[in-house]
Amino acid sequence: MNHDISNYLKQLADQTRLRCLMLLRKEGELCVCELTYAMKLSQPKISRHLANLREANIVQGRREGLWIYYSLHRELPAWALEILDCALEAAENSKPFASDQASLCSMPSRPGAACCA
Amino acid sequence: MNHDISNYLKQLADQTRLRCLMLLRKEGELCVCELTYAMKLSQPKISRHLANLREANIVQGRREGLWIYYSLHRELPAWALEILDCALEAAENSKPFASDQASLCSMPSRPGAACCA
DNA sequence: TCCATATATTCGTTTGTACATATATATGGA
DNA sequence: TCCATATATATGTACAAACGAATATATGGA
Repeated sequence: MNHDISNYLKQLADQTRLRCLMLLRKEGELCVCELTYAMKLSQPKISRHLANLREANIVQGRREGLWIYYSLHRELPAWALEILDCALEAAENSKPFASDQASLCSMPSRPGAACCA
Repeated sequence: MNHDISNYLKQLADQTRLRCLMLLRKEGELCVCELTYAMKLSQPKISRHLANLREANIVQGRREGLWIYYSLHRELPAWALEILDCALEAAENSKPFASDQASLCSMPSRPGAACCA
């Protein structure tokens, strides 16, 4: 499942995609509307970046009714997860990332009904 | 020393810069001519990318006579080194990176007279 | 002072990619 | 069948960044 480091880093280099991936790493599974709400960005913008991540096999989607739940790809190699964890360590409490998490937690009637930690 | 994850990943997203950084991580210190020789790229191209890395405080240079020796910046945070190590784990034995290392080892009369492991 | 070597920078061009807006598709319920 | 909601894609534009080629700067030695 061709995961090469250069393409992976190119995907992470876009901040919108990095924010998505960091949220997914923490939350496990999120649908597009949750990501949109958390990051306060337009739905097409999120959707397009998710398409990039999907084509790169970094993320996978599963449909459930109207919603499509995204999560990190199950075959992501260990080094890819480690890099994400480094990113979390580096930025979890900083500008856009911390508030994404906070926004998500304050979202009313989330489809998966998951509760933040 | 403002090292933020987004800028860092943007720098790593360029393959030429990633190759430089992986070589520096393994070798400690290298001058521009060694990097140029190892990667078989033009000197201005390498120099330009090193300038980017310098401005991002990812790399530092030290002059010694005609040569400028580059190394990873001494204040690079731990997570930044970890990401580089993940990259090495992911790609050390793959296409461009493995041959960079091999080329470097076969370079005649290297200025620092360092010997490969 | 002149030359050779090592490294850095400038310039004009091109390519890649992110963007906003608009529109299309899919699902489930009335 | 029609509608509302969730998600995806198409289109045209704009901006950032990489590039090759040429040139500039710095250092040390003759």
